Amino acid sequence: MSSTPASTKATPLSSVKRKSIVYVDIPPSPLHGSGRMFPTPPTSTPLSPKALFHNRGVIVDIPVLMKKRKSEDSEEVPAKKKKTAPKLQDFPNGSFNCHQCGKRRDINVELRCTRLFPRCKTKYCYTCLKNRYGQDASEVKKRGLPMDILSRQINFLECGYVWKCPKCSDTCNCSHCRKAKGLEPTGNLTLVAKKAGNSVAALLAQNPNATGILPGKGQQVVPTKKEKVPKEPKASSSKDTTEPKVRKPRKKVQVPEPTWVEVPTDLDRAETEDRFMLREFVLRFSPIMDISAKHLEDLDEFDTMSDACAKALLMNLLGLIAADAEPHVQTALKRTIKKISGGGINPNALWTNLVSLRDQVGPSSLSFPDPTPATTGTLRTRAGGGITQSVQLIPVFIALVEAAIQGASVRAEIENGAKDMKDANRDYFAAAREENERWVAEKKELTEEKTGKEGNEGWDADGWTAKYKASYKRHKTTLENLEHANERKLQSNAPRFQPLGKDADGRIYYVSSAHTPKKVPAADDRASMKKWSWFLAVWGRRKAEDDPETSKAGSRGTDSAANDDGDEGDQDDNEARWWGFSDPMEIKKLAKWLASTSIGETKEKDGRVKDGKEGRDKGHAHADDAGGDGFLTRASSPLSDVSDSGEKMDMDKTPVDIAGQKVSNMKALVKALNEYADFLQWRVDGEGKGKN
DNA sequence: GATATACCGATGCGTTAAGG
DNA sequence: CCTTAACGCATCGGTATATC
Repeated sequence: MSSTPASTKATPLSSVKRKSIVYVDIPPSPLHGSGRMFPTPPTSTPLSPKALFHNRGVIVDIPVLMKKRKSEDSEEVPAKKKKTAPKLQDFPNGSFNCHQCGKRRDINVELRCTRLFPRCKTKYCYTCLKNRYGQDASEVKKRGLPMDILSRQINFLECGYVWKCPKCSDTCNCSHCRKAKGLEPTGNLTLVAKKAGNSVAALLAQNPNATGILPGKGQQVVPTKKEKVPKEPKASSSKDTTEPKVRKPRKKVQVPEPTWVEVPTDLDRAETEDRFMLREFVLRFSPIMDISAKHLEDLDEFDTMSDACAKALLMNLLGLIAADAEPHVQTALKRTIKKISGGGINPNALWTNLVSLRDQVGPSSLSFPDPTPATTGTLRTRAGGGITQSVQLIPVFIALVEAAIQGASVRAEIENGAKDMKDANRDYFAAAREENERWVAEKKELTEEKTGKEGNEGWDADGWTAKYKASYKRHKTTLENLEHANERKLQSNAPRFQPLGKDADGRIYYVSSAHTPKKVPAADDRASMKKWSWFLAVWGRRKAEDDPETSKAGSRGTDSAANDDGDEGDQDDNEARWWGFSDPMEIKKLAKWLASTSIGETKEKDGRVKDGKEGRDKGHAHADDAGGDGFLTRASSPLSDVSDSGEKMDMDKTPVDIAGQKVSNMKALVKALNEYADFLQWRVDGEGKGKN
């Protein structure tokens, strides 16, 4: 343990006193305790409310606690007991550590910062807020959520209030924050503040260097009466008899479940995958197609498709097929493209042209299915029948995509993409290295500036710290911009589309690659989850499937507070559907939750996990992926690979291997989710432009 | 692997109120 | 009124854990 200077120097009076103190473990009865007796709770004393936090964590409403007298102790308590910090079990409601005082407090007196960007997790206890900042935490909670926040930021719902902590406001006066700013800790300024009828923060506002009583600094308050005479230390010190300390195991943090928000869509998994595939194809091969930015953005919305977009898409797909088709097919295709180009945007007219084309070239040269039936309107769709909505043509477009990827043009573009990706990666690493070198030099310069002038008369410590922080932030922002720009480049050249992965409960995670948007959608626009490239989509049941292999993790989620929204009849309601996460912070929360519910359990269930490289991030294709078979197709859909990743393990693998692979896959998914959250945040922030 | 943060026990000194 | 007991507030330093 620490051998503080205080422990080695001559023991002062209070130390002697403390060492002779007999501590009694009092049961949590309202009639017995270690506090003092207040027959009628005095209103003048500032201590009584604070008694709520002490008495070894036992919360007592009225301090009717009997003061222990020496005579009583000598009779009742034969053994000495050291005073210890409140234990976890002393907080049945849960507990937290106050950023200001560092003490464990009951969760009921917690006020946590709700700042999102960057996410702040700092918590303060009511007492510290009152004493140090003059803030009334219960008032903050009473205020609740402003309506605009309520409607847009679902993650505030968890707290039920909005509050920016002193740390985020740069007004924190705790010892750590003061020292971080190069200032002395304030010491016990609360006493001074109370006498002045003020808060510590108010005192510091008047005098930033104001300090109170500091521990270990000797007599700091002039005694009002007579001098205290230090007594001789007693012969036996409690230190002499202390046994080797056994550190108690750290608290296991309960990871909160993210908020599951249903995506407002009627599309099933296959239909959505079609839309993902179509969008990814168009985005990937836009360099050899003629698709406007407007139409690229239209493709974000999976439930609809504008007629103009459908027309442009059809002409481009036919053009791609024509480029590598046999002469007679090519002629027919070109004629059809011309007819479509000169015609209107009516989807029924598009379909009529396609049927006519198929009749000309024959199904062996070009085949596609009939459109899907209309979801609205009364027309029953048959080949050549009525098409009321362009969205009905999606299966036709998918068939045309499959035809297009057989062509030499698309394959050449894939090869080009592979080369581009390698170049992009090389450029990225070179730029990142250059930036890191630049930062090392700048850091050195700043440090030298400090060591040269620190302690001098006119040295501005605060100014230097601010300068250092600003430089560091610039460095991090530059690196972040480089990384995300490269990520976008890699995505845009990825030869195939595949989901991020699958979790232990069978849910499949999808994200779209991103094109440069004209305008970042507003938060509520993204939260509405109509634009699929602006959120993480998850297909599956919210709760675990009945599979005993996976039910454990999911059922825990079911019991969590986050799920406690009174949705009865969940058994029937637990169908697979689309869930969406549009808030990067919620995605991070999801990743953390997945890591806690799946990885740990797999380890426990399947045995020790072997060391080894983590599974590769499936969501981010790398240069060495390029040159593969081509774009996603039904037959070669990597979805099947993902879906079966848990079950299709090699038969000759040992349970440990399988456990290792499962954990590895989960780690890869968690990593990919965190990376996507960062990337999405970067896009939302205007791709680094909005940062300082 | 380095750094930051969380957590915890030890310690100093002032305040409060019961009891002699 | 003085002494004593029991806190209350705050810092420090070490270690575990999380994050970069």
